Amino acid sequence: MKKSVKIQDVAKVAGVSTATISRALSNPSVVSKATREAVLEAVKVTGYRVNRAARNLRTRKSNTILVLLPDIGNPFFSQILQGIQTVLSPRGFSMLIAETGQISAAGEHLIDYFDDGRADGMIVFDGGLDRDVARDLVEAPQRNQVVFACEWLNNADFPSVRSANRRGAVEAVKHLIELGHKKIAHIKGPEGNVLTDARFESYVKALEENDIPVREEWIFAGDFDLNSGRDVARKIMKMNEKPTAIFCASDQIACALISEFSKNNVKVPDEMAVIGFDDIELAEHFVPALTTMRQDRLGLGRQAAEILLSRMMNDKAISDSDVIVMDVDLVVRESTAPPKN
Amino acid sequence: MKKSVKIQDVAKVAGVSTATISRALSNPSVVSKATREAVLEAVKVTGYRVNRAARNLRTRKSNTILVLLPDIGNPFFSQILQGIQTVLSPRGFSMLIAETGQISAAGEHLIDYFDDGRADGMIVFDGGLDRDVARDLVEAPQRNQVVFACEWLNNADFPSVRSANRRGAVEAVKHLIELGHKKIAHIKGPEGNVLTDARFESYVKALEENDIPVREEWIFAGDFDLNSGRDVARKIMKMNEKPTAIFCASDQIACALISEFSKNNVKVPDEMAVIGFDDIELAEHFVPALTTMRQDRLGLGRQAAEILLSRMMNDKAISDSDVIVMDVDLVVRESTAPPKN
DNA sequence: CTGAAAGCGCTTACAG
DNA sequence: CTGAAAGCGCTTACAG
Repeated sequence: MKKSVKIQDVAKVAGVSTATISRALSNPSVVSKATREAVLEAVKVTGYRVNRAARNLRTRKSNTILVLLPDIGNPFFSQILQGIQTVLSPRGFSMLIAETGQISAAGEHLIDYFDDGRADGMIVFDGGLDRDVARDLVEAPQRNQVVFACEWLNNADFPSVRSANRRGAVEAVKHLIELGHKKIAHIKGPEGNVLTDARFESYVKALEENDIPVREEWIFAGDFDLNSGRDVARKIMKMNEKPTAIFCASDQIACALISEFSKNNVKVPDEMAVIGFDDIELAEHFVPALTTMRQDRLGLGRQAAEILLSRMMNDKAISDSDVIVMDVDLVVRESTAPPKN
Repeated sequence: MKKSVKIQDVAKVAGVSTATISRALSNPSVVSKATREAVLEAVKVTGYRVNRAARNLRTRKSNTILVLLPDIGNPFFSQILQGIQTVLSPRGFSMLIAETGQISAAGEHLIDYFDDGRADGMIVFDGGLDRDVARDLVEAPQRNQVVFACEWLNNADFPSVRSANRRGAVEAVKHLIELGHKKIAHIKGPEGNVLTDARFESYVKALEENDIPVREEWIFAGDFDLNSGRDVARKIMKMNEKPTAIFCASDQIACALISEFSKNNVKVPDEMAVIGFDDIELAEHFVPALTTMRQDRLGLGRQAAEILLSRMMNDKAISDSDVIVMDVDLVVRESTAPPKN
């Protein structure tokens, strides 16, 4: 077993200096063809691999991107991560994953990842970031190496990639209106979340634009998770005057809502039309198949990584912060239908 | 803005040597109380953070664990990752995520992560690892820093954490038998997968133990994904002699299967009982709620991380490789019932 | 309990 | 196009 080959060993085999080995590996065009080939051969023979810690120390780079998630356990992020990895991996960057809660639990701050050289850049999926965790990030010299995705920070203009939440929510509600619904409820996402607000406000807007009064009792506090769907279903079933359609802030809410309705023999879509948001993998296979607004999660991850990398390369100025809004598509399936008077 | 504080700066402020700073930080008990406090104060004042690359280079450790997934986009892994992170984070380890396909696409090998110092240990979730990607891993000096999880390698006894796939599959089939079913089909996972084999063999075993003949035509090739469920549903509906119950190798298969049945008015569970495997989040909220074998994904991730870390600390011998089998629970919900007539 | 000094394995001006 | 040499920022025997 070869024991930790170092650049010295390769230099000896190739008969050149370590400087040349280094150049041949990281900037091949700068050495002669003959040398390059000799070096590559020596690398192969010895099984040499550049020691990352040494390189990182010397270059002051980590070639690592931190991906900060509000909740690693949420399957919503799986495809997003894949999109990110798709971009990062071929460019030689590694993906480090962390959870907001764990950073604050450890008494750390996001900026520490820059300060101690663990990451060169970060993609943040948490717009509800603890003030303390985000401390100093806005004024930091590395603020150009930060991109928000899905969610965003309200009082700081970091570049960000997000879905067309407002247009999507308006379209979702309009879809219900066009089917003939006038009694349309909304189940919100978690309190204080930027997506919750964007989608809720758009729900209100869509109703108002169509001269449909907004009724407080049909606006339900929620969460993006499954449980809130079930809970709201129970509340609705107890109401005297029920809505005929429901716009849910997420597919998970919608699925759990429908599930509870089904258990209690409330027919979806006939007695109650339901539309979600996200188009999670299972939406298509749910019973009934879920009508929803599709978010391109793979593309979102890819875009976020792309924009981060390009910012890191170009070292763009702070001012021109990009906001990329990803298209969103209405996918009509089985969970929506006209109201049955 | 403080520009990259280094240990020298802290030493100056605290009025001690850099050696003492280093000790006070990584081995506090070895310095006097007074010094320790002075150092901590100086650290706070300066905002010092240990440069990871320098520390890693010096200690020849990365404090990073590679998590290798066959497919990052598969939501099945979300909670597992969370379980891993739960253990890693408080112990100061970072989690690096990679995908098997991307490693081989880059012409890399797993062992490279050790050789170039990117990782101190790894948790591998892919038992179908490319021979080339896994090359040299079995004989490597670092083989003690490798743990397999969920899946495992057949010809190498790495420590591994897995669910009780065989017992679980037997129980799942027995559940159907106890309900009175005799015509029981099986939809397999992907060809060549160790879980596929374990669950399939147990299906056969359970049938044989109960003197129920195994019928080739009711054994379907599949995949753990949604599509195979839909495809098999179509095949079954065309059969003259249909099974009355189906054991699916995954919940995703089961959901898509039921979905397709529902669309075609085949009633689950009355005309067709369906049991899955995994207990994904949505199983409970599916319509009908899915009967399944629950895998403790959070616990699995936690265990894998735990056992890896303890091996790394104790530097256990190669021979005593652990296999931890995690309990699995039958969760009876709405998708299974006795056969009608 | 503490300090001076070596060295981890690279990369990169600098000089030729 | 190539080499000699400095230095990235730590940690850790060694000595006291």
